[in-house]
Amino acid sequence: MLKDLSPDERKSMILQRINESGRVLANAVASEFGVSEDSIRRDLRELAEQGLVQRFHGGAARSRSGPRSFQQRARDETAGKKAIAAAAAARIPANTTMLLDASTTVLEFVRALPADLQTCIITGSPDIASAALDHPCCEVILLGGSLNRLTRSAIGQSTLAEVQSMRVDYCVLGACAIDEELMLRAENYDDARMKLALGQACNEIMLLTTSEKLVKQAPFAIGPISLVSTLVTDRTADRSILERISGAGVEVIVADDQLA
Amino acid sequence: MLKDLSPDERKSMILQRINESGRVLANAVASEFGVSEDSIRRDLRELAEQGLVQRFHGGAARSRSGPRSFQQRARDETAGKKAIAAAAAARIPANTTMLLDASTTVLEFVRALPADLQTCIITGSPDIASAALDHPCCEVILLGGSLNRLTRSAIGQSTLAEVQSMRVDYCVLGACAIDEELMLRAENYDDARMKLALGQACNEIMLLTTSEKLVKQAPFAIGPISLVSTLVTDRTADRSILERISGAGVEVIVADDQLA
DNA sequence: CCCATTCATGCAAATATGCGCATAATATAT
DNA sequence: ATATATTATGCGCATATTTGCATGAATGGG
Repeated sequence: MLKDLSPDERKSMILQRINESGRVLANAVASEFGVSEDSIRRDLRELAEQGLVQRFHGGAARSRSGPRSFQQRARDETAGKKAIAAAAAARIPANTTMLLDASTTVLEFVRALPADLQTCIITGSPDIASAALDHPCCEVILLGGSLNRLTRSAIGQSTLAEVQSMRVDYCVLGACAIDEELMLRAENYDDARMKLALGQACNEIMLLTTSEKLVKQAPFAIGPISLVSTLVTDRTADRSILERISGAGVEVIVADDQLA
Repeated sequence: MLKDLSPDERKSMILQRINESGRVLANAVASEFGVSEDSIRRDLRELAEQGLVQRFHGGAARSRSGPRSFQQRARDETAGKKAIAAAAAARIPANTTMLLDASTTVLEFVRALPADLQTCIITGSPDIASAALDHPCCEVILLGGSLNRLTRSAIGQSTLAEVQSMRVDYCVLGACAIDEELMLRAENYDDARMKLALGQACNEIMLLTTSEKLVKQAPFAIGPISLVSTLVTDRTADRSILERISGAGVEVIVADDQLA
């Protein structure tokens, strides 16, 4: 029997055990650490709230395939994202060519495109390309290059050059932060460069962003919000910031997640 | 008999079985998991309520509703594919650069790569690229170009040119038919061109193919089987054809799906 | 048309869980 | 160092979940 560990140490040991052997039983762990099952249950509850394990009656198991795959994470918090995606998808006319940024909101956007809409999608994200291929009428063009693990998309120098040689109708950006001075920002240098290149290669930029990104700082500037033609966000967004953005000449669309 | 699984684990295992083999019988599953048929029926009822399976008298089958996405289809009939994939993955040394063809067997191959294996994967398939990104130590390079709906990968002229400028260690091909004269063949002209280019860009070709493809006709020739260094297939393959292939100087590996 | 399975529902037993609360342990402030 | 605030723990009890069995209805084959 192991003894006198701090709650956090105990929790991380439990997590380690779950990740190693796949699953643990609450009563076994309780007797092993010399604490009551209640404490173990509390630990498991907290681990489950952080999405690190999956509870079941009697214990807990490794949450689906350790660190959840992107496809699974992409299904998180879809209420707001789906509403934004649906509102944006409804505004795309037929026979449009679009450059798509890599983000989970844009992924939802592709899934929300009407099945009979004829479009051409250009993207450096394999996840988005795969989703686009599931649509019957999409032509899909993949941007090549080395994939970045954070954005899960091609954002290197060669990809950038490829994008810079293009000129298309629409560009759909996601995952941008907007700071106090209404400047678009990104978490990653290459990502910022790529988003800027995507924006410059098109006539109209549509920006999809959940409200939590609306006033947020991020290291790398992309450009002023006025680059964007249309901003689509959800209804929990702060009214005053939306008015300032609207004042900068941006069409602002608030998606209603009730209708989703 | 599998033992003492939590209800949720049991349900997801049942769902997996249904998706892989198409259908299950309630009584068989019950005895396999060591629980009463009532519990299995309850599981099937819940899976059916979520639309994940379709029940029939005595068991349940894969739900045919809606067009299943590629990711889902890729999980069909995985018994043989998983075995082939595992056998092939075990033969890849560390720090290898590989060109990967687009096929569901190759997708399983990527999933079967050991988590700690350092590799560089080059592919024109977004599905395979996405799976490779879920591995911690893979560098992934995407081949750009227009995507073909049948192969779900980039196989156009520009992609071809890009591949022809490469020279790497391994190339992993899938979904080739082999005809009576031991000629590799493909269903699609561009696909055949691409497979040939992939093969010419590497030092060793590994071909993964389920036994049903072993003596089969297809319109477009790729080249003689002797191009291939290693063929991995499953144990239902016909012995005589394997001996002929082996006689052509190809290392033949028969994966045992029992061990999978 | 009959019969053997299979299915849904209700029920009871075993077990697991959540919550409140008192107490113990730890951290923080004075 | 002492007092106080914060947190962690264990126990009891009401509740929830899971499971297997019994009963009657439904299904499908011969």
